[in-house]
Amino acid sequence: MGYAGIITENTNTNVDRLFTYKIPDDMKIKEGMCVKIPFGKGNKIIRGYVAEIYDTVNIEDEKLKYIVDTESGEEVISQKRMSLALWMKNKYYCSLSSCVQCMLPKKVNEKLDYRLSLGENTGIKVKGEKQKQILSEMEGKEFVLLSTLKEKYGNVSQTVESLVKRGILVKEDVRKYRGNIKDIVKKTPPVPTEQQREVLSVIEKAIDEKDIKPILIRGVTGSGKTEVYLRTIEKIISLGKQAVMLVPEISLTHQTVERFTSRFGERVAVTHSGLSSGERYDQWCRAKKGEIDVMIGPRSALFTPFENLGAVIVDEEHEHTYRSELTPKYDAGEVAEKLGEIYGSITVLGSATPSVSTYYKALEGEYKLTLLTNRVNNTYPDVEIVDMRKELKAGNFSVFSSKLRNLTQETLSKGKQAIFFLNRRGYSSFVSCRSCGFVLRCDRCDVNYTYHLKSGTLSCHYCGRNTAVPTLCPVCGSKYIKYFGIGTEKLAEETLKNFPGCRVLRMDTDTTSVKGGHKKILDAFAKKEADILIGTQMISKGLDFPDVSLVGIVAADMSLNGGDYKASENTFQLVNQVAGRAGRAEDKGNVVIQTYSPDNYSIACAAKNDYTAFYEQEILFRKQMGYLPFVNVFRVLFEGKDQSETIRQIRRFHGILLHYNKKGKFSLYGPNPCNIEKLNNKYRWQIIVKYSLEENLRNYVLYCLEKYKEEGNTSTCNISLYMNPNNMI
DNA sequence: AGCACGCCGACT
DNA sequence: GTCGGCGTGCTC
Repeated sequence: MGYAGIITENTNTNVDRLFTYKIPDDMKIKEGMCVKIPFGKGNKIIRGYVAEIYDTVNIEDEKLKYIVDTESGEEVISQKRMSLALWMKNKYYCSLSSCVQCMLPKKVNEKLDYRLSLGENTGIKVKGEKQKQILSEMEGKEFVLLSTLKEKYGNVSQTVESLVKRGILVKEDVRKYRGNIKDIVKKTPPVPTEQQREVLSVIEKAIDEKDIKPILIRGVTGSGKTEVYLRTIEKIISLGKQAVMLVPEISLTHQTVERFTSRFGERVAVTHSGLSSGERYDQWCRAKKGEIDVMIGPRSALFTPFENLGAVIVDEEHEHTYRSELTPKYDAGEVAEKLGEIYGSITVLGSATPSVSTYYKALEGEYKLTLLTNRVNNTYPDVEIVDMRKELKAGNFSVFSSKLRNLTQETLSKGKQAIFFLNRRGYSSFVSCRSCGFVLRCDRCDVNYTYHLKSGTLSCHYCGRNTAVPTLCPVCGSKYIKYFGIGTEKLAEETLKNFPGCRVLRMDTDTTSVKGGHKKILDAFAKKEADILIGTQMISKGLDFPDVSLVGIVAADMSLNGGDYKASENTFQLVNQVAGRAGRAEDKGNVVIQTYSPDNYSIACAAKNDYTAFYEQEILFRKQMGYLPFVNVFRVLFEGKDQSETIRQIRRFHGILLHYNKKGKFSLYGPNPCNIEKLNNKYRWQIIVKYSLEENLRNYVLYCLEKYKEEGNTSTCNISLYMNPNNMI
């Protein structure tokens, strides 16, 4: 008799361990198989995944139950992927079940649907009343779903079939329609430039020598990173291996996909959030069967079941979307590196503006650094920084500087287009003096104060300090202390007011929440149905409009004052990217950066397109202030319905943290209320723990958390953990 | 998370 | 006497 160690599906973290089951003699069980098992007192049949198989176990036999059935004869998750799941559980302190689940496509229990459109024989007369009804439904529509007809008229399958038979209607499988890549046009690849060849030789050498040290390509926009990726993948395929190409969802445009399909044809598959679970499942199966060699997609594409993985490429490496905010809270770059260890695959990271931590690793020799410094078509727009303090002094209280106003008018009169970028991230604004530009900040943390709505005070969420909003500027004594906060909506209004008759499109979360809203706005702008596009981050990357000759960054400081240690990095990356939207064709283009802090290095360096200068400044700041890559920040968040109980619980946990930190090795901050103390009727308090080594920091906090759970009632609070969080909302 | 066990107050 | 309240504790 054999035994199996099984991961139970959809169970609580309290039961997040392997459970041993007996394998019936007539059942063939392999590691990685999905099985059905009786669980708990009620012997409820749940799904489980076989992680280990043993010959003997030292548990009393009467305690053990039998596996009742197998889900399919085959393993759904390979041993290598299973080991990845175990690693993820430890690294991202989440349940095994959730790790396994993110590697498997969602169950496909959706019904097949068909899209019906008019066929060639539309002219033919019909007899029956039902058929007439159906045809009248088709009027003026490109297609109608069979399911919609069924909802309206009951089961009309027979009627539809007869119409299809006579060529009046055409029936198409919806899944096939949406999943397929159409019109594959093979193109001759361009000859690589000298620099591209150099980078490629580094990558090829790594592949040949099975050197899995990640390779960072720092390549300015338009320097031809994609061509390097394509040739890397070509090499991988020629070795009989597969590759994963990660892109931020937002840059997953038709053009990107086309470049890959034109090179690799049907051996490429694409995943993105627009696919149905059925389509996802199909692609997962295709990869498992070995029908494809390349998967392009957002971070989840990492879990494509390629068993001969040769490379993972992470484009726009610095993008925050590579970090999952849902359980498991994995980092795609880290997982790619781990896959390299497991499969011997190489990891290639690419960005024009690498994250400071990544670049640090590259300089320290932990990653290999390669550079692409020349643009393929040598243009960079004219960038000008406008000091908005001077505009104020000159009596201009508008959101538009005279420079931006003039250039906009010029652009409009030439029939060209403009983009206005206004970043409004986060919930709370920052507070600054409109006369001298001074931003109120906490001197203990060197982090900007954020305005706390509830108490009406300025608060630093790193150390918890609270102060009143001063009535006069502490630097220049002016009374022009204002909450800085103009959103895209107001900007659109102002634009219409200032440039009468111009056509404005606004693109932000509010205007794109409708399905396909994204594409609609961009298509309209591409068709020149509008003169000015106003938007948030979502217009900062990937867009390529030849007629855009002006980019206005309305308030470059906005992300600078978000109360986040990554503020400078984010600002640099954003400004640099947005500037790259101008002058993509022959026209050189203009960029106007409006700011209250023109001397800030992240803005100045972005304007000059100087990454190195920015990095050198930023790394000093990080070292001085104790942030990544030198110090890791662990956030422990307590959420509870009752305020005093939440505070009581987090204080109890804080006591345990103190107890096991006798030598003061770990720096503790808090407990403090979060930036938004009450959210969804829950009170939120947090403790920040800092330490240089990530693993020790995690072990310390998790150990204390275990002790906390052992010692008392914990059910009143929900606890969340974040290693180096992207935000502290 | 479920689900059962278990030990106290209100009802037939 | 018994029905059911939800506190506690376990799940191979």
